[in-house]
Amino acid sequence: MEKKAAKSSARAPRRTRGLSRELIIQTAIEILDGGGEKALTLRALTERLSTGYGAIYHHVADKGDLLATATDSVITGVVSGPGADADPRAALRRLALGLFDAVDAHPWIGTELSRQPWRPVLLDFYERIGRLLEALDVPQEARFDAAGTLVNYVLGVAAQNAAHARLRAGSTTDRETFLANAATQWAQLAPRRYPIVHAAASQLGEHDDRAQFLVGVDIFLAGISALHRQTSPEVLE
Amino acid sequence: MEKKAAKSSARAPRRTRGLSRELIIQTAIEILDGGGEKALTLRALTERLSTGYGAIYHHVADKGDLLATATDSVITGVVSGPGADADPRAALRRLALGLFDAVDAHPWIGTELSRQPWRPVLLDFYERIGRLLEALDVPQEARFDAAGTLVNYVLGVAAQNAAHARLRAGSTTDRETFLANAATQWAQLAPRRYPIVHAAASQLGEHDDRAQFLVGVDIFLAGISALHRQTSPEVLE
DNA sequence: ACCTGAACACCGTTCAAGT
DNA sequence: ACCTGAACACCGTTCAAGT
Repeated sequence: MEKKAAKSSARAPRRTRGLSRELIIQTAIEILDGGGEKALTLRALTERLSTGYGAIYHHVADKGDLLATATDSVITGVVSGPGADADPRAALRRLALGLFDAVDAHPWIGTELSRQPWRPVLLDFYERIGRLLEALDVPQEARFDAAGTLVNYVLGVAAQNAAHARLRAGSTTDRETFLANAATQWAQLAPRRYPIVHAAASQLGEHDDRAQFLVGVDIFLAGISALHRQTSPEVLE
Repeated sequence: MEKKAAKSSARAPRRTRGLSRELIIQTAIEILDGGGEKALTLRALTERLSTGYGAIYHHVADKGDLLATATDSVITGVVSGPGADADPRAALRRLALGLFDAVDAHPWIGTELSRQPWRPVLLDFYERIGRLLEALDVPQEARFDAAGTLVNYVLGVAAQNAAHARLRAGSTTDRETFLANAATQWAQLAPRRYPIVHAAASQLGEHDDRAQFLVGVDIFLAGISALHRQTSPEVLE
């Protein structure tokens, strides 16, 4: 209640009258990065831009539009990222990792991508994956399903990362103690009923989300090659 | 708006005074199944149960607790589903498919599972997957990552299904016309820029979510065998 | 054309008061 | 112990009124 009075005298908004859709979206991204999805309210946005609601709704349809466009803005940089690798496998890993890192830097896009998985930006993503699968000689009929599988996996990880970020933002505990808590909690599970999870608890300490994500990508890549190999009957063992 | 007046006279609530946590959660599930996540408001719940807010908050911590417990209630039936198959692969497919079908029947759990992927019910899920991977001779070190990969994939699909259901609930168009619209939209994309997606448009008509999901599971299973077969990882970067 | 901000129609949640 | 429902503190969104 008292925080807005202080800022109006402290640093006057230089922007004289130039409100634009681009400025609104960039400001929304700043708020989202700073305080998470919960922090982006129309009220916070009007204060930050020192304007009224109508001004925002004049450039943006509604909050959904705002969230979607902000996500597009972040993702675009990833999809149109570095050029083609020599090895399609390496390119696929790089592409997936680019999205992973983007979600890691802006966890809120994980939620948004899961909410609207048919956005045009993801079409670009599909397209690039499809081409790389083509380069890997995945037959045309299987390409669509294979690309979808990989996208679903990436989006699943993205949503989980967003959930973890949300959880960590809620409590004051940092990442290390959070993992430690989970580990002790898992270790306390009945070993008879949860032998696997119980055994995994010890690994949780040195757990690396990014590395695990890459392992998953490699599993799918290996599976896709196997799938493609099946078309011509060829026994391997 | 007019539907609540009819029912109060049609069938009087037999429950004289027996409000319980279980009844609240089951009623919440009914509302969620009937009208989606948007339909579950505390107000709707009090009306349906013909009670006050305090009564509900006496049995349930908050709305998050309600949503989480409702999801648990639905998932529990899936995880403790049919017994062990002879073939671990078949068992894994069955387990994954069980979750897929549960999300298909109750799309709102897809959102909730993505929001809270560390729920105890998912630990049971992890445990069963881990044991089946063990049966498939996946080495102990790789088991944790492999199980995580599969869960992430399944959750990714779950979130997407929930998103699609939400989209379909919003508009009046049914599934067929929705797919047809998407197909024509994809077909209109510039073939030069989107050759893969453009080509995939024709396949969209006969698209089967459930079948595609299973293809993904099979890709994963094939990848697991390949992973397990190669003891030394390949060099990259 | 672009902006302002009071007002509206909702939320989830609380809490003094009842039985 | 269990329930009631007015009231509170928020939301996103609208819209008559200003420039």
